[in-house]
Amino acid sequence: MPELPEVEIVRRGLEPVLNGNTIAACHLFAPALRYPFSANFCTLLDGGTITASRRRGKYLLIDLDNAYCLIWHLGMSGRVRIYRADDEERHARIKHDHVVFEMSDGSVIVFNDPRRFGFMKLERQSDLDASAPFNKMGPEPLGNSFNGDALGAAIKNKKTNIKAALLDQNVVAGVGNIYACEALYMAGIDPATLACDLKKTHVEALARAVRAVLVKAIEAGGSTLKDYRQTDGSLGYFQHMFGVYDREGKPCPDCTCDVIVRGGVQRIVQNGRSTFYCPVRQK
DNA sequence: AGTGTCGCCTGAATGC
DNA sequence: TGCATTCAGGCGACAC
Repeated sequence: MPELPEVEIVRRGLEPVLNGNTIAACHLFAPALRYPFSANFCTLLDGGTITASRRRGKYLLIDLDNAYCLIWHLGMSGRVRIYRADDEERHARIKHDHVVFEMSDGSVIVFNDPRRFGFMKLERQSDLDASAPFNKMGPEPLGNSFNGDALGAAIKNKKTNIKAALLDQNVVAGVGNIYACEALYMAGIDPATLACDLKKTHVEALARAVRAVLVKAIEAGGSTLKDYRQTDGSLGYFQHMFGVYDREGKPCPDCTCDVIVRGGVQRIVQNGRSTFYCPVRQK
């Protein structure tokens, strides 16, 4: 799923049915997703009014007026559907619908997650910043505190490759496999370079590229490979703008070489994850 | 402490 | 056609 841009698009879709609205009824159709639901999960949500909805990294955070925050992660395959109050389909459940929120205005929010790698848990708002995973999480890449200096400080002692370092949520929040590949391509950096060995100019270019690729992906409605959808069911479009991701053997956008001879975009495995890159433009 | 590997789960794509 | 295998956006437990 969902990396930062996809979660942000979902957050924007949820905003109009959340803010100021009340959860009239919470329904669970599975005892657990990634983790078991706590025994008082629905009790704490039923009747709760939403006071704020935010995103931190790949997490949705929904504050309630009872001092709790719903921490919601979409995992790899999580989808959110929103039915409006006047939509007659809104009570039709489909396979892998695990959580349903009936809202006081008649709208319905459904969490569908075939692989069940997603989760929901409740935490006191006052404990949120001090608790995992937020207590060690890196800066928001689209926020003011993320720049070349911040990225440089976070990776200067890292002895792993820069691709794996970008996937570390404690370095920068919200970057996953797709956008790590794309940002490295955009910055012209070999993904195998050790993070601690990156030159300052490369670190600065990478910070700019991370920000730029995420902004572009949000503008395009995210990337739909298999599972991801916007909350109204529509697809993302950023997958059509990939430079390297899932493009093994194809030319990269800036390609000037003979793909037959050079082989085009390469796929390698780093730390158990696929990395796509252009050996000509990323050195 | 930091880093790398594995498993969680289902479904789609691929290979035989 | 059908069955087995492989792989997928993430995360955390674990071993080293």
